[in-house]
Amino acid sequence: MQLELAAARLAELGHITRLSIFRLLVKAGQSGISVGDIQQQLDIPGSTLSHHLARMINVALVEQQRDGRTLYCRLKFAEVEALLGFLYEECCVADGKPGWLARPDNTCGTGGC
Amino acid sequence: MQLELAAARLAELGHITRLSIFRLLVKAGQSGISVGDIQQQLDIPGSTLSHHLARMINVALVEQQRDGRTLYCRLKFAEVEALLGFLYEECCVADGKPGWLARPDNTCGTGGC
DNA sequence: TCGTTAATTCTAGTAAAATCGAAATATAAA
DNA sequence: TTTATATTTCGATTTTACTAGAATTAACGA
Repeated sequence: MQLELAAARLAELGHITRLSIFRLLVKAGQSGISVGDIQQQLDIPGSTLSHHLARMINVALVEQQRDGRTLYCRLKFAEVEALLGFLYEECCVADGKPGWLARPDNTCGTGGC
Repeated sequence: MQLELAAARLAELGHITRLSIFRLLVKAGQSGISVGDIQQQLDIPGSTLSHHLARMINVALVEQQRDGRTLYCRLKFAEVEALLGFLYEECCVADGKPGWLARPDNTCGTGGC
């Protein structure tokens, strides 16, 4: 992933409301969660929520799918993983040995990077 | 980590200049890199660089240590790891089986979460 | 002490983001 | 076709962030 895209995505996650949305979407998994459900759980005005969702969609972290009157939001998990992967780049020294930034489960250097 | 802190840290990483600084700091490891070296590599005005470093220090992603006239910057790796760990929270379903957000090396569900 | 290097703080102008009420759109149900 | 529900778009206001020149602080060497 290029730097600009990674920065744009991190900036979107770097807001309390949007990070809360992110967590709800992680929990919801592939089936997603409706805009209304998110609104109810976060207790914010619809227009504000729409604004934040639009931003997350704009950087391809989220996608929506309509079912009747209800819009379901789903996290684009592959894109999230690509973003997290970007942060671990350069974490290992040149010869493949673990560097200073360990992956969550300490498998850095075992072939993962 | 609490939501507010995670959001604040992600917001700081969500800027091209600061994400570039982050990458230099990951590469530099524990020994760190001087402000001057960062400035030279990014080719930006000193006051702008200072501003961005101050923000990263403010959310405890970076620390500085003076050696004579030179200030060395080091990433607070443990804090970075805590932040990344936060993003994986809720990624696994209740019984410990892998969820929809896989850790970079696909070890989700093997005890890591 | 004086000059030099390294980096920060101050200040101000510009740009971007956040918020949310009101109006508009889309879909379904009565 | 009218009404209700779900969600977005518009518009206006307020807040926050970015940028960089100029002045300042810190440390060293002559």
